[in-house]
Amino acid sequence: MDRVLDRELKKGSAELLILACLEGRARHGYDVARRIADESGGAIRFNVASLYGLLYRLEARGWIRGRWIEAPNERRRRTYALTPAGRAMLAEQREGWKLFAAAVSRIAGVEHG
Amino acid sequence: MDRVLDRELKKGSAELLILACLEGRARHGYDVARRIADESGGAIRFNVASLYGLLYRLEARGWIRGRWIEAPNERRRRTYALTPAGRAMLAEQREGWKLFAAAVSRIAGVEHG
DNA sequence: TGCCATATGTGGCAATGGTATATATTGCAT
DNA sequence: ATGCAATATATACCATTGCCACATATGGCA
Repeated sequence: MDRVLDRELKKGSAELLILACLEGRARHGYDVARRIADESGGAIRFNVASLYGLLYRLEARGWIRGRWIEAPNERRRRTYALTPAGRAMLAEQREGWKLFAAAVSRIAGVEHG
Repeated sequence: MDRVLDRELKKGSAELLILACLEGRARHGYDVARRIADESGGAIRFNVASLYGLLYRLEARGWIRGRWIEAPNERRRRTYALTPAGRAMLAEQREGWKLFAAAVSRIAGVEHG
């Protein structure tokens, strides 16, 4: 998953992955990056720098909302939570992904996928 | 499948779709575009102009080879066939797609996918 | 003390597929 | 016959995407 081509596969699915990551509860950027890498077994790994850019984009679109968490003796963090619009978008993107993945798998002749 | 976001999903999978389309036999650009749209039930649709660009790219990389077909009383066409390198790349991209699709579906919480 | 993982941020970049536009031919309907 | 849609290829420019290099700062551990 580290070839040039695979990099392109990520385009468009990054938002879905992040939104899905935030579905359960709010998380900060670094955590999202780590979770995506972990949950995918290392198959999908975003550059942290890319991650922040993505988060800003999602926030600008009103799908997530950031909040600074500053506790004493703790590193400052900005956690992001899904907004209602973000939840709707997540559902929409899930549906889109399902259709898309099924179509690609079918044409590519990949079983189940 | 006509939202802005879905457009981005296509990036990276276009090559796999085209290579898979040419696996059975050589086809010309317009035909490839039509087949992808048809086989996906209209879910995935490439702009013909994009398709030609993609074909040139694949040819430049040595994965497909174009050949002008000029028969009397027929429109001139350029058909593309997989090269051995293209066949190898198709196999590689299939594998990459399988891993990627499984990972995304898992994180996104989409069943089977 | 030094180093690494954590945590966020910015600026510039390469690659992708889209869009607009152009040209030409075939076939079909009016 | 005429006009229009579908077929078929081609090119130039464009918006968007995630990557990369780099910068800053803190917490934990040896």
